[in-house]
Amino acid sequence: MRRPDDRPAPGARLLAVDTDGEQEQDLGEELEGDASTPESRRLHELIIQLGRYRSLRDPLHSICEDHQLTPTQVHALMWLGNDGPSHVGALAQRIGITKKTITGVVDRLEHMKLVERTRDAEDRRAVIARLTNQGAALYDRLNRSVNHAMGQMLALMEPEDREALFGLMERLLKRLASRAQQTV
Amino acid sequence: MRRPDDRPAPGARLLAVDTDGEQEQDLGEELEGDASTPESRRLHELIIQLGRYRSLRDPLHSICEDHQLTPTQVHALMWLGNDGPSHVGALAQRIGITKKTITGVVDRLEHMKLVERTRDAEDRRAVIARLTNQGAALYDRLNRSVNHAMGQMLALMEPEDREALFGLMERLLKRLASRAQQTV
DNA sequence: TATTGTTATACTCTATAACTATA
DNA sequence: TATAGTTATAGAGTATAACAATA
Repeated sequence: MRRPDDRPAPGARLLAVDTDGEQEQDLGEELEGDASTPESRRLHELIIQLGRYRSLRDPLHSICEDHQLTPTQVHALMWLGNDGPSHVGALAQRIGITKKTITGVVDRLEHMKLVERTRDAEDRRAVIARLTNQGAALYDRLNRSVNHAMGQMLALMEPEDREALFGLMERLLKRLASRAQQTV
Repeated sequence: MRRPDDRPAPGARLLAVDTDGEQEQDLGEELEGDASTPESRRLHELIIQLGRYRSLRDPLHSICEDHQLTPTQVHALMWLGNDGPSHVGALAQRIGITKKTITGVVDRLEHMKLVERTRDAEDRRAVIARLTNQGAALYDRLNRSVNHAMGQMLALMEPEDREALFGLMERLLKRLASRAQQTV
């Protein structure tokens, strides 16, 4: 069953991966475990409890307010800063919206002089979005705000727990990367 | 400086807490650490890398699609299911939106027959939102979907890492709870 | 024929300001 | 006077469908 247009596949794409290009693969099949286990319910419960603290639920919220930007705009600027100039379609995938939606988002960022569009010389259909100087300066400020927020979260943990968290995330990343490669 | 209406305080409220009532406190002051440290940058970088995997960035996305709901609607239903009948203002705080916004959200959920409004007999100004039978049934299905998503994430970790994650989150919760009490 | 992006349309989310009803 | 919620308005995000240009 072909999925229409660029609509993301529903349901089983929980483990989909955004590769560096525009492709994505569904990796979920071989990993489908039990629907609900004591551990999954425990994690769910912990997330609910932590979600009662606003800052942990949405650390981006105050950053958006401080800089007078929407969450989507911050996402777009952060990914453009991280990845460098990108096809707008790739950018849409990064931030998890459709190609129809990214057009308006980039329109507004362009209007704010934070982003500019150019045609891709190698594929004349494609449009490349890049940060302007002003956009890059804002990206630096956003980055500092995010680092500050990260520091505040880490300040709530014991040093050993911080190390444990880093190790855990790194092993998770390694696992994800190797699984992605297996199927590519 | 009094802040106008119910607008959340900007900036320093990163560590604000939603207590069980409607109050919130700013706990940030005494915790303000260095703006950017090697550890905060490391955490930021890890989050960026993990964010390249769509499922980890937004595990709610496919659940919203499957059930034909918006993220805000799912949040509202989940908190109503978790907390039970709530003042709509309290619900707004839970999901991090203003009182003006919650009205429209509850309007639409009410129109879908998932939520119903009643007046609070003890405070005739207040409006209580509660799940209908249909809403409660949907809440159960959403809960199962979330548990399933949690299980898929946990399946990517070693059993020891899962335990480490639980312990880490529990200590973080305890830390947050005691800090909240200190200043209440 | 398939892909990249845009346009047009409609609905939802969101905040601000002004308002009503109750405390 | 303060608080809980609604209404009105406007801007942004989002998806769907139809379309244009390029491959």
